[in-house]
Order: sequence, then structure tokens, then C-alpha cells
Amino acid sequence: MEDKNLTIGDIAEELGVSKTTISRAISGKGRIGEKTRKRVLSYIEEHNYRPNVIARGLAQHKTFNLGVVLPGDYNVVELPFFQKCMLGISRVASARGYDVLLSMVTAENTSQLKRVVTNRKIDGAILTRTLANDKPMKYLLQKEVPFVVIGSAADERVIQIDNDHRSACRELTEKLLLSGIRKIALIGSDESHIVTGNRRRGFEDAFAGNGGRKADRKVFMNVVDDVQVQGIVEQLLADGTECIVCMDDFLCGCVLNALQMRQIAVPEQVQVASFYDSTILEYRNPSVTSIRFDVEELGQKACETLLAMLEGEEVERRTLLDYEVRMRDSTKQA
Amino acid sequence: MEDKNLTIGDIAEELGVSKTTISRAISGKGRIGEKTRKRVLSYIEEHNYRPNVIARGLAQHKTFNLGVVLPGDYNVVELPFFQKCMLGISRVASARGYDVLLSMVTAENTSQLKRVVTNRKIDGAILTRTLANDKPMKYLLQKEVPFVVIGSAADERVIQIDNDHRSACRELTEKLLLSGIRKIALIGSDESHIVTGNRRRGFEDAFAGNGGRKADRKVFMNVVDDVQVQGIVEQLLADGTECIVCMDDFLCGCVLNALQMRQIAVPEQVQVASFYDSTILEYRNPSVTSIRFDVEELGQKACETLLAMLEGEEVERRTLLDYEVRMRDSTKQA
DNA sequence: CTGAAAGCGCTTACAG
DNA sequence: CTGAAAGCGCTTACAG
Repeated sequence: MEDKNLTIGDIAEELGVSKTTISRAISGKGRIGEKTRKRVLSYIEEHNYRPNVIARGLAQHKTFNLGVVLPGDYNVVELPFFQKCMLGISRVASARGYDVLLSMVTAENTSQLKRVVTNRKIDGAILTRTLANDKPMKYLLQKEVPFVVIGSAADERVIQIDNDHRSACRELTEKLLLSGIRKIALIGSDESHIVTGNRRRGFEDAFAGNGGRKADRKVFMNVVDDVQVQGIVEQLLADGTECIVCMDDFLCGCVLNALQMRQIAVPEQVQVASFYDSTILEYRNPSVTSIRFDVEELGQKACETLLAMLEGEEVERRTLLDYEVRMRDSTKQA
Repeated sequence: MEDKNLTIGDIAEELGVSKTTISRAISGKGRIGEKTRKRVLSYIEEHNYRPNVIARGLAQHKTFNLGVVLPGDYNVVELPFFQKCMLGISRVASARGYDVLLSMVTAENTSQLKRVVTNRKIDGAILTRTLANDKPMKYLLQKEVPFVVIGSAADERVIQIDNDHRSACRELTEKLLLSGIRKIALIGSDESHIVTGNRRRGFEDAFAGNGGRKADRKVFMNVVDDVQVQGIVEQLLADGTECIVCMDDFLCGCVLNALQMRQIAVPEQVQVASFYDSTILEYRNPSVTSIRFDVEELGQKACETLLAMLEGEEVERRTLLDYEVRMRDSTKQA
């Protein structure tokens, strides 16, 4: 139907005006008569003309691409997080005329990100996870590529979009303490993830209040596999621990399995809670008390913030999104 | 350190040759003296020059971007599949100088894909899932965008990369029959997914041989949620079914839960197998008999095939990759 | 073997 | 309000 490769030049010729005029009609920049503008626009509409974004990009030194860097080595439990992030990001990106270029990086290999920036194929980037000593982050900082991170970072210069993990974990822990629990344990994962520190701090915060004074707490950090969890659970049971709080849902899954194998009833014999709420635990029986974050919103907000930066606006260094504590069947209600 | 925006023109001037020469030295196309070539190349090396891919693309009518379309509405269980696909794809893409542009589409909304193609931002596309009446597929076909699908499609014109699900399912089913099972059931999911049909056919194939003659089989299709599974399991248990085969791991998870709730021992009282092998079942106890596919290889192969097409090579309409049947603890060995 | 020139499809001072 | 011209950074016939 429509001419496959209509250009600004074709239209100019057809309408007997200059390419400049066509360009202005499209972009809306520069003075142009209302009549000519309408004429151009309706011609464009009718002939289904679409400007060549690549050419425009070349002229404007822009690509209209956003780089999203995804860890290539994440585990199954984290997957839904990245999926939802991506959904949020790609929605606002495409609504604003941008596309998403993917780079998968691992701790050792950040070459995909480097390609994309040295080839100047992106205008900015979004990091969907940050480690304590994050290579992609350093790289982008050094190359002066505008970027935001989803999560938190120590560096003052980086723009961060995160949920308020610390408050969330404090609030959940407080609720548990208020329900009368006096012997509680926290099992945490990799301390090189910034979020781990925040969650831990939130947990500790809860004991600063009155409720916590009398509570006995144990903390296990850098627990990464099923085997370790088995050992810890064993120990905690022997110890008469009333509630096991897990920093993430992978650990929580391990704990639940360990309890199940030992025929320990949840929440009757021991209560369980998680500092995250992935769909992976959704169908668990009993349902587990945890904290819910709107991850898609996180992605959206990150993308909006990046776009604002690209347009030269000032943005907050740190925006904290909300959360929701969900008491479920794995803990006893007060 | 290096000049941020070195161009081909700068180098030409610096070296006292023409831009043409620089271009030829880089691309390797066209006759050029060995000496000048070396001279140019070493200058480039030394000054860390990187050609502007966008500009090159404009001149060559290429983008060096591949569009990968991901369903925006997949469920948790399928996630690892897409993750591994992406890994395979993005590895070969970046090794060959291409980047990956992501489009998330749903059954109703394919606008992200459309943007990317009408904006001419990709040279070709990879579909990571196909439905029976696939919109993105039709669209790409109509727009004459080169593409490959991961999975199968009825249309003769589409290039497909898939595992040999049919053989795999036949082989697994045969093994089960050979172990002496005589009352077997298949629980299947959405028939609008092409792969579902292939798996079912493989299952049926197994009964064509001698082993199957005497076996009693039941098939349940279009089972999509936990509740349905509960009912079916109930019925199958009453019926004395010896083995329940699930078409995918979501269903398998549901079946295992249903059995667990009823305190039915696997494999002692009823055996269970799955036609897929996601990491989601990895930590299940007992481990479940299933079929393993190398999904990352699938992604790689798809990307290689697409790149071959873009270079004008002839490619196979259908390439089937291998599989591996894994007998585990959820079935009794013969 | 090498170069001048036109072209890819847009944008944007500058001039009128 | 409108246009001619130069430019974005490359490639590629064409000529020599």
C-alpha cells in the first residue's frame, strides 16, 4: 500500500516546499505557518510516512535507545523481579519514543555493556541490580553515560530508585515482635548485595524500640545454599527459636523445605517470614508472611527518571518507593 | 585519555589520506595497499578509535540490531526458559557485532514490536514463543522482516528452531511403558501453543509400538490452573492410575502439590513425570523424571540462523535440536 | 592502489 | 513564515 521508503525529500518535492519545512512540521520546532503545517501533517498521515529514527539520531547525536543491563547469572527466584522491571521499563520507554537495548553482564564479563556504549548505541542506561563494588556502575560513571540504578548504591553520584527496604523490614519485624515472639532468627544472603545490608539494618532497627528489648535474636549472613540452610535450621530448632525470618525467597524456600522434611508444622511449631514476596512463594502452603513491592512501578520510575535526566532536568538522587507488609498464614497473628 | 569523538575525517586528515582509504582499511573491502592499511589500523589502535555504528548503519541501510520479542505475560515457570534463550541470543549477537533490542508483546498488544519495525530499528527478529495464531509472526511476515522463531510454526515460510519435542516425549513415554506401567495419564496445557500439540503427538506415538498396545491411557488437555489439576488428580487416584505425565513443569508442580496434600507417596503409590525440565523442579523431592533441553543452545542457534539469513545465506526451514531423557526418583526404574 | 564526490535521511544555524 | 546549505559520520560507485 504505502510507499515503503518515503523520505522527507519526497514529501518536500511532492508538496513543493523545502525539506526544512517538512522537518519543522514534524518536530514542531521552529516557526511554521499553520496552513503549511496542516498540509504536511495530513500528507504524512495519509501516506503513512514514518521518519527514519536512525537518521534523526545521527543528526541529533541521539539514538533513542536505552540500555538495560541485566545480570546474566541470576537465579530462578529472582527472575520474576527482572521480568517485571523490564515490563515497567519497556512500557514507559516505548511510550516516550525510546527502545530498550539489552546487555547481559556477569561479575567477570561486562563486555556487552561496553560494546553498546563504545558503539554509542544508547543515550543512557538502567542497572537492574547493583553489587557492592559494581563494575558496570563504575564503567558508566567513568564514561559519563547518564544512568540510574534500580536498587541502592553507596556512591553519591548515582541516581537510585529503590523500595524502602529498611523501613519495610523494620515494620515487619516489629509486627512479629509485637505478636509476642521473643526468640527470633534472621537468615541472610550475600552481603555484597547492597539490599542485603538495608534489610539487615531494618531488622536491627526493630529492636531499638521497646518491643525489641527483651527479644533474643540470632543473625546468619552470607548463607547461599540449601545445605547451609539445613544446618542452620537444625540448630535453630534445637535452640527453641520461635520465628525464622528470611532475607529473600530463595532462602525462605529452603527453610520451608527443611522444616517440611523434619515434619515441623508452620506456624504451629515455628513461624516463618520473608523480606520479599516473589510469586515463587505464592502457591506455598501455608502462605508466607512477607513484604510486597511493586516491581513494575520500580521499572517505570527508573525509566521516567532516566528520561528526565536525558532531557536535562534535575532529578532526585534517591527516590524510595512504597511497600506493603503482608501478614499471612506462616506467622501467628497477634 | 583518548579523543572522545574521533571521526574518520580526523584520521584521514591526520594521516594525509582520504576518508575513503580509512573506511576501506577498517572494513577490509576494496583494494588498498598493505602499507597504508597497516598505518591506518595502527593509528586507530593507538588512538582507540571506534567507528560510529549508527552512521555506518545509515549509509548501509542497516542497524546492527536484532529484535527479540518476549511475551510480556508469561508465568513464573517459563521464565528460566526465556532467560536462557536471551543469554544464548545475546552472546552470539554481540560476538557478531549486533545488539539486541527488546520488544515485549502480549496477545492483545504488539505495539512495541511495531514501533521497532516501523522505526526501522532492527535488521531482523527472533520470536521466543509462538502461538497457533501468532500476531507478531503474521506482522513480520507481512512486513517482510527477516525473522526466525524459537519453537514451531505451521506456516511453511517461517524459519524455525526447535527441540525435537515429539521424539523426546515419545522416548520418555516408551521408557515408562517399558518399565511396566499399564495405566497412564497425560495432563496437558493450552492447545493454542504449538509445542503442546507436538508433545501430545509424541506421547501418542509411544503407543503405536508394541509396548503400548496394552496400556490404558487418559488425556486431559487445556488444563491451566491448580483447581483443575486438583480435580483431575482426585479422579485419577480413584481410577488407579499408575503414572501421571505432565506436559510442563507448572502442571507438574500442581500435581505434586495435590499429591502431597493427599499424602500420596511418589513414586511408591503413583509415579510422576514431566515433559520439560525447568530449574523450578530442580530442588523438588523426589527429583522428577523429565526431559532436558539445552535452551541456551536454542537461543544461540536461532541467532546464528538469523544472522545467516541477513547475510543472504540459505538456511534450513526447520532445525531440530537434541534432548536428553532423564529418569529420576519420581518414577520406578524398570 | 587511491581519492573526489555523491549519498544515506534527517536537523539546524543562518539568511531572508 | 520559509529555504538553501552545511552537517551528522560513514559508504560506495566511479574515475583515475
